[in-house]
Amino acid sequence: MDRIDTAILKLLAADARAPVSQVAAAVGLSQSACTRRIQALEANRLLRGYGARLDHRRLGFRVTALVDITLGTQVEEDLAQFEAAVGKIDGVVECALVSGGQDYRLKILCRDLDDYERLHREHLGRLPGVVTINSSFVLREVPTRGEGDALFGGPR
Amino acid sequence: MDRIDTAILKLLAADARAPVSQVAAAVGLSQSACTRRIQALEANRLLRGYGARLDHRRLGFRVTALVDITLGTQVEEDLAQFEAAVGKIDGVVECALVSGGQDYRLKILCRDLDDYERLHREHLGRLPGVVTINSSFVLREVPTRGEGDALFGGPR
DNA sequence: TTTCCTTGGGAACGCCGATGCGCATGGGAA
DNA sequence: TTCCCATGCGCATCGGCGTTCCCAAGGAAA
Repeated sequence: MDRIDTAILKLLAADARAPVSQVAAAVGLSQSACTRRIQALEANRLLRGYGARLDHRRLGFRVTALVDITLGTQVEEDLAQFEAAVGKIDGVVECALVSGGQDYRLKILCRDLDDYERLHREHLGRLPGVVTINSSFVLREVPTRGEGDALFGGPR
Repeated sequence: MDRIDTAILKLLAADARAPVSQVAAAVGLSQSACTRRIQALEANRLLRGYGARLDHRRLGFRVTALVDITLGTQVEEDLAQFEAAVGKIDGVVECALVSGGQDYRLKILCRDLDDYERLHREHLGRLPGVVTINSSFVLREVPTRGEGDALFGGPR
């Protein structure tokens, strides 16, 4: 991991389908050297894959819910059971156990509020060990620096 | 947007660098037809781009902070000012205005707690209009269904 | 029925990415 | 200092992939 690797990751984070030749030119390497770097990054699992950026709203998913869930237990087995159940719910795109009270924070994508109500009733409410569920809805997404900038610094 | 388009988006969401020929075969189309579909999806902005999935931990960013910030104002101009300032902070990868009190929820990536303390002191604390800052730290990320499954349903 | 428009399939062309080889550089040991 | 090995790059090649033509088929409207 040197400056060149970080530059490659930054470029790929911004546009994963950019031609290797273009990335190579941007970082001052030949195509072959750049290809080998990328292969090494993938092998080392620093690069875990590539994904498409979808426009949820245009696809008809206009509701993003941020949900805080507290559990009535702290036993690891109960947490694992909860997590296994959460992992199977369609619409849950993120879930993390966080500090400050034993609770989870989820991000959920839904078509509309009715859809969320259904998901809340059929799935969230039936999760094992849940004590409280607190839902917030995203009113506006604020554009931020990309992941690449966050990790490796923005324009200097 | 029909069943084939959703299938294409789902596949690309899972692996954006999958060969078009492979995607085409999976959805039962020829390469050329599949390419045109993808181009149309990009033109319609349903597909906004492609990004690399980076492993933050392996890259040395072991702290993910989820930060709730409440503002002392609801005037749109103040919100805009706050948002503009937030958008320039390295490390902030997500920021959303949410319902339930006039507050923002951010996701921030840092190398360690010292790094977060610095960011908190130098940037978060100086954001305009801030009344309270509440930080939680991710202890464990729970594997969830991918974005594609969330939007288009998981395995039936 | 005729025409137009949409959408898919086939084939060719050009480009891109992967691999092997040779070479340069740098660090370690004798 | 000298030799050696490891690391990493560049060049060239080859196979494969993606893009883009063109044409055909099906459906809707006039």
